[in-house]
Amino acid sequence: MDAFYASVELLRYPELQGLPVVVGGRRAHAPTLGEDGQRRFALLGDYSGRGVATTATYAARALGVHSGMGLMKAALLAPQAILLPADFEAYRHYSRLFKAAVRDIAPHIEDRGIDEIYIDLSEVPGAHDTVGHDPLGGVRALAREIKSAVLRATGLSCSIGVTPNKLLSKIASELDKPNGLTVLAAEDWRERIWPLPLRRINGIGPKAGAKLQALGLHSIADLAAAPPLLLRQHFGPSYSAWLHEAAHGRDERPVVTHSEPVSLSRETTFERDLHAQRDRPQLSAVFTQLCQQLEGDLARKGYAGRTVGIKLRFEGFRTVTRDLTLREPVSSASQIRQAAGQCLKRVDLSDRIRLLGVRVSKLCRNADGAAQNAAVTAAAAPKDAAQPQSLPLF
DNA sequence: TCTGGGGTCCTAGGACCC
DNA sequence: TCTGGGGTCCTAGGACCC
Repeated sequence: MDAFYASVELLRYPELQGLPVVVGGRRAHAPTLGEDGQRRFALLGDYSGRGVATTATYAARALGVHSGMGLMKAALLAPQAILLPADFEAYRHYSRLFKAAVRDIAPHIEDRGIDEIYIDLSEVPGAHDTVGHDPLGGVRALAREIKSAVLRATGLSCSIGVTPNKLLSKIASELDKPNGLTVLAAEDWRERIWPLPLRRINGIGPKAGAKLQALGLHSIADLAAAPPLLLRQHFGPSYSAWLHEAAHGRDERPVVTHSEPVSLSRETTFERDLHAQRDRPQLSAVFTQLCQQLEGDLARKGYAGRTVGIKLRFEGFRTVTRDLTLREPVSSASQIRQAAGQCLKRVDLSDRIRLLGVRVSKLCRNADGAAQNAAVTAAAAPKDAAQPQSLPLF
């Protein structure tokens, strides 16, 4: 989907069409209705805090604002841009709508988060048709049909890349954004893909990108021509082999239509760094709240988990995790809080804390977990009673 | 101007077992 | 008395993605 969160906001506030709009930050700057009945929007230039831009409209991108950028930095680049808080409820709604619209045409789809999917067109009727002299006319027509179905269902545009595999399709989908359609045949993808910077490959991030750059490799063509031995010397055996395959456009991964979650987590960044002792009441309250949110998430999705973990980010961005695997899966806030409290004891809390998170993993469906949980709760009860003395910090 | 929140996967060391 | 080989599970950290 094109600039998904921002585009959903434009459906709600059509008067912002064409303006630089940034989505991010917290609730506080939601638009208000003035006495004249006119909506009042917050300006990016007035923002202060630790938020990042989750999405920017193309007008805002033209000013240099990109997703992931700190809002304080974005405010310097585009002070007059409109700032809207993220409304995930709304985005999930439109996500369901667009996926349902695609599924009606091509049922074989893989979820890649809220605004992205892979579609296997190979078994969709008409996919292999030749139209006129275009051997890819069939898939081209299908892609157009999908785009218009998505537009009808949501009022939103998307960009599609059609190629022989997921790796190439992901790159191709971004070649003609927004509202793009790029179809690449097996014979001629190199022409379009090889000149691109190697960071466009999904799986080459900031670290690997910088390392490859330092080796004098900039484009995907450079990477394709790099001696495998050179790659092996700087990356692990499996990553270097993958780099080589990716640069040659080879990718055998299937479109996976169903997957079970591996972990569920909740975390929060504080507006100011907190100290374990001085800010103990606040930390303790947030800690409990995260566990309660997790309990809700687990219950809604029907899971329990055997491993409970915490994440702390300190001033200076140093991040630490601890986890604890239990004999039986847990799902209640009090059980999670108890185990997470054990993890917390293993962390040196002298530095100030920027972020606190709680995670549950080694998930199992709750159907059989539910009965066990009753027993675990009963067994854990005496320990809970002893908790106040054994929890020295928060 | 410091850098959100929710995820997945990989690596590597150590414990423990046969 | 200086030390095999294979397997699984747990833990911590890090890269990467949306």
